[in-house]
Amino acid sequence: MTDTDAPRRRSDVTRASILDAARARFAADGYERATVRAIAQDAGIDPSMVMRYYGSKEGLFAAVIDVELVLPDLAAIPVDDVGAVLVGHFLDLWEHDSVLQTLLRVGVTNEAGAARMRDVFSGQILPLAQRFVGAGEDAARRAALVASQVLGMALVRYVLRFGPAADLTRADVVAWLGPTVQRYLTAPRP
Amino acid sequence: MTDTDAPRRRSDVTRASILDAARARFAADGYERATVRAIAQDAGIDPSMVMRYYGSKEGLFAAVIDVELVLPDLAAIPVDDVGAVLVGHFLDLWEHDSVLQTLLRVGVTNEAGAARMRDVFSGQILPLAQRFVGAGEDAARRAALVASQVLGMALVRYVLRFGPAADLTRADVVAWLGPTVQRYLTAPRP
DNA sequence: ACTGTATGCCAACACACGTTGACCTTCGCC
DNA sequence: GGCGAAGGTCAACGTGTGTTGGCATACAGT
Repeated sequence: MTDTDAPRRRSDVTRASILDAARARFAADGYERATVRAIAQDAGIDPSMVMRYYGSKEGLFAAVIDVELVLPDLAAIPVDDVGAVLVGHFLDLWEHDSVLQTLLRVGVTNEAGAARMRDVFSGQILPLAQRFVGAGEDAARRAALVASQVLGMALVRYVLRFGPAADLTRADVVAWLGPTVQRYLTAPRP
Repeated sequence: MTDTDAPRRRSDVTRASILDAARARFAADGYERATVRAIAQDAGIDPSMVMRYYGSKEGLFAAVIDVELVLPDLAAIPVDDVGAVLVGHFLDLWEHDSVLQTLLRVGVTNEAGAARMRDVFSGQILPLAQRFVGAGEDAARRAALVASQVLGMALVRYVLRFGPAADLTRADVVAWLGPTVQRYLTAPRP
């Protein structure tokens, strides 16, 4: 969605290196502390190039978070495994793609980031919840509960870096959080 | 720990109003966006007073987060109710005290905030987990799991403001999260 | 080969920030 | 009642920020 396959313009490699550097900086430092100058230096070009290609710092940030996050078709998964599989998929996402780290770090102080985060979870988790309880308030509640546990683990593990949370193996996380997510999605309303 | 009971100096009221304004700004905007100038304006004084009384912006922030967060004696609670009671206590804390919001907003991009957050949870949740499984790695893991769920709910409910999470009643949150926390603390290792 | 356009760098702007020091004003005390 | 200190204001400094316009260079089309 962000780029085409074959570079048509000579500058596409520069555009991409800016975007890469921006991804890393926003993910590591958040919106305010990630400066245009630092991003430009990482990309090996002049700060003014950032403005030329992305208009403004805000425009650059918009480009960074404008990516599709697609969870593999969860519709095909056995009902009893949904919790564990979902947790596993999100672990993959956090570890192999910086966009969620970016959204978490930025969304906490930046409304645009928060809004995008809401969109991502509405698009990914809500439909899943609706599979079990149908559309409606109850599905939204369950999706929010799942989001709270998944994002909370990401927070303590990848952002705040609580030692014990960071030390958990992937299997540990799935074994502990899987049942929680499973319950939020499928248990009868308390 | 932060202040005495009776104001001895004439300036104590000013000191306090600066601290109040700082609490609100840091909690709402995070460290970078909360400017000394804005805090001073909220407190109705000159920015230089902030420097006189707290030395620097960093010193002011240190004063803001230097508060004791005491959970009522959880040792006296029936073992089966620990999850629900703990969730309830944390809800109270989040809603009647801004320091946790501050720590969450700041800890995401500021190492001092993250460190303080780790300390708070080590001091509050770790001892609780040790009640059930004794000191050791397993207790730390369980405390981290509890932290992930409690902080995750705070994140989506008070910071990112996901609609469905913010709309949950207090009873809903306790009913859903209570069993999760209970399980993280007391269930046998998976 | 010439020309126009895309690509890039450089220097500078305007602004907001944290911080400082000089200057008033008000209070408490001998 | 004068005097020293505490409380408070004001204007300014230095720095880093996002952003802009002008200028050099490399490329592509004819």
